[in-house]
Amino acid sequence: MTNEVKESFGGAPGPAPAPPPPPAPAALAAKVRTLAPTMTRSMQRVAEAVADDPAGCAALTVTGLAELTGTSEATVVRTARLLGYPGYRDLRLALAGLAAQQQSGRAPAITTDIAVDDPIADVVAKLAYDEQQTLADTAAGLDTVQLTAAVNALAGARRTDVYGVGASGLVAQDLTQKLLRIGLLTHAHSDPHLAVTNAVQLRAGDVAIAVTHSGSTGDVIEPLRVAFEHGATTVAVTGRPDSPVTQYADYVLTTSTARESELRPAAMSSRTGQLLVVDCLFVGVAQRTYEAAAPALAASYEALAHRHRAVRRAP
Amino acid sequence: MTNEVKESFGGAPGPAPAPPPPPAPAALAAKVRTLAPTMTRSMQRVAEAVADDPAGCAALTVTGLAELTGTSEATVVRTARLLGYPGYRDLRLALAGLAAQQQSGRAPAITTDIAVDDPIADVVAKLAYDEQQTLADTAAGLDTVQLTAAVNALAGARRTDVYGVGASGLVAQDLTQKLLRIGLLTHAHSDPHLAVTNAVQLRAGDVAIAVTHSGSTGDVIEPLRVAFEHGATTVAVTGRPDSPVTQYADYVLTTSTARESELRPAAMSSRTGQLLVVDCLFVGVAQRTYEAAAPALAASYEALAHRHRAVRRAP
DNA sequence: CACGTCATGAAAGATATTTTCGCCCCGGCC
DNA sequence: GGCCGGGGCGAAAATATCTTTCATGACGTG
Repeated sequence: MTNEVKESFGGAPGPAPAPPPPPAPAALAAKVRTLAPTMTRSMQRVAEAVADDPAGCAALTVTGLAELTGTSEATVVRTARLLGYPGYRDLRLALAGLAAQQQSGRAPAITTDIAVDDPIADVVAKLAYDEQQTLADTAAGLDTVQLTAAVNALAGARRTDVYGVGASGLVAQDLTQKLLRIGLLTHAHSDPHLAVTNAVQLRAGDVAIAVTHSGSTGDVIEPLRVAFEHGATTVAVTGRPDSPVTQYADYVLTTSTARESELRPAAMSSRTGQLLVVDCLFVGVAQRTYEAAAPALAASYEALAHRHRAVRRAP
Repeated sequence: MTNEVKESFGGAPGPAPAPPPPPAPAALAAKVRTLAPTMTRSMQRVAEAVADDPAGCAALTVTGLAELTGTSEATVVRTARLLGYPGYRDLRLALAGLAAQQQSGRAPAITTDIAVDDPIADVVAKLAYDEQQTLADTAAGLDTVQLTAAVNALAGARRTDVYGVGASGLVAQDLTQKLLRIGLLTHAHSDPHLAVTNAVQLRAGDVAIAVTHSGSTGDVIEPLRVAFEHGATTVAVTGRPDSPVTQYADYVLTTSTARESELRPAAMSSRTGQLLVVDCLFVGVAQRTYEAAAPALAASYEALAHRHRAVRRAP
């Protein structure tokens, strides 16, 4: 049951009643000022209260607002009508919307750096904003040709090695976990010695992936070089497309670098972009090998199910 | 982002009438996704309608929404309650606010699921959009009170253990790496046996953190329970605030759940939110312990520099 | 197959909003 | 100065809307 305006004018009961000026969405303050002269004293008090603190008034019932302004419910409703709404209920709704708008309007300066004395809410907002930015930048900057090539290499690889140390090591492991799930023979290496030892085994048709933000992490470059020289297809996931690691990479996938600062170390922002790239690789491979990947994914869900306790509903 | 309920009545200004968590302001879509699993079928229909068209639903009464979704008024109210509002009236208000926000904001930019035959460029765009969404939702839904409490506990902890297996294990390691960098005695456990063995050592003043998307991973719950019973301060980072793991958690940090699908496993979307939470914890602690953290961070940079200058070799 | 549990909607009960109605203040007119 | 018409205004009735209770039936379990 929709809220019908139930005022039929004595004159012609027109077929289409009238789509009268739809209630003001946000131009409320203006309307209040415009109509103020037309209003009676009590109504002005109500209008003022409403324009003054939309959020607060939105939380009040007719009775509440009437008390607050020292008037009666009837007056409040009359004011709402004058402002162009069918009744108080709708004014209240508009009020809530207005409040939400002006609240979202004043962003907590999330563009600035994180400071030592930032309240935790700002920290959350800034970090989230930053990582979102990193994602957008990385997505925009990804070379789909290189990405496609890398995916194809992975999809047809006999085995795949992924190198990464430190924070990038976790990204390497993430990729490895995912690829293993869809049946690709993959191994992540964070021990430089073992990495090199294993890289020697690689040959044409195999794939080696190096994950390094700086692109100059020796521990990661070295195994990639070995793999490269042994004929494997090599991929670099780095934030620096001009860095040493790209010398030995057939394909380079560039991640965006958000600004970093004292409280926001490199590991934090680079990781987000790297993970996006890794996800793209995974999905790309899953698409290419769908016949095999789909059942494999389903199977891995199945296998995990029994390690999860039944989720209870509210006690 | 805190939406204060401000009821000021001329009458008795109660001492502290409502300390419970204020209703969500704009984090509604997030909440719907987070809580969807807990909902019954009918409630899900209501929640879906609400998340789908906030503006439209805001214009409906309880009865109207009940009819639209083919359910009853009672169910609609129950859903509103579950979403954290005192009743339908307040949900409606929030809905109006949300509608106003997204109208003033950018386009909804809804994306479809990733398909097997999507070109790689679409995959990149969709993944990036999805992860951005997850970040926004998680940030909006994070309880800053719990977060602050968790940060304080960490900052003063004698030692900290972090539990996580599978993809969440990587998140646990990420947090551990970061906290170690600023001098906190932290250890990540992915081996359930060792985790429990170590949890026994914890006592009051220590902190244990469990990272699990489902919240029902026994291998992670068990060590947290042990830590909890030994008096340690326990924190759960989970996408399911009603799951078993929260039984043993002093503080619960909820991550948002983006929709998942065959080609987009849970591990992918949950990880993004978890990492944001982890980053927030890290920065929070770094702020609190700035005196000690700043030099520690600088020192770790210094230590790494050596490994970057190295390797330089012509092919 | 019997039983308990739980989701669900119908209807009763409680609130909030809208309408009605008449008081009362104000100013003009006799 | 007193009488009369016109509104502004609020109290309370009337209505719409929201909330709670309760009985029912579906579903899964033992």
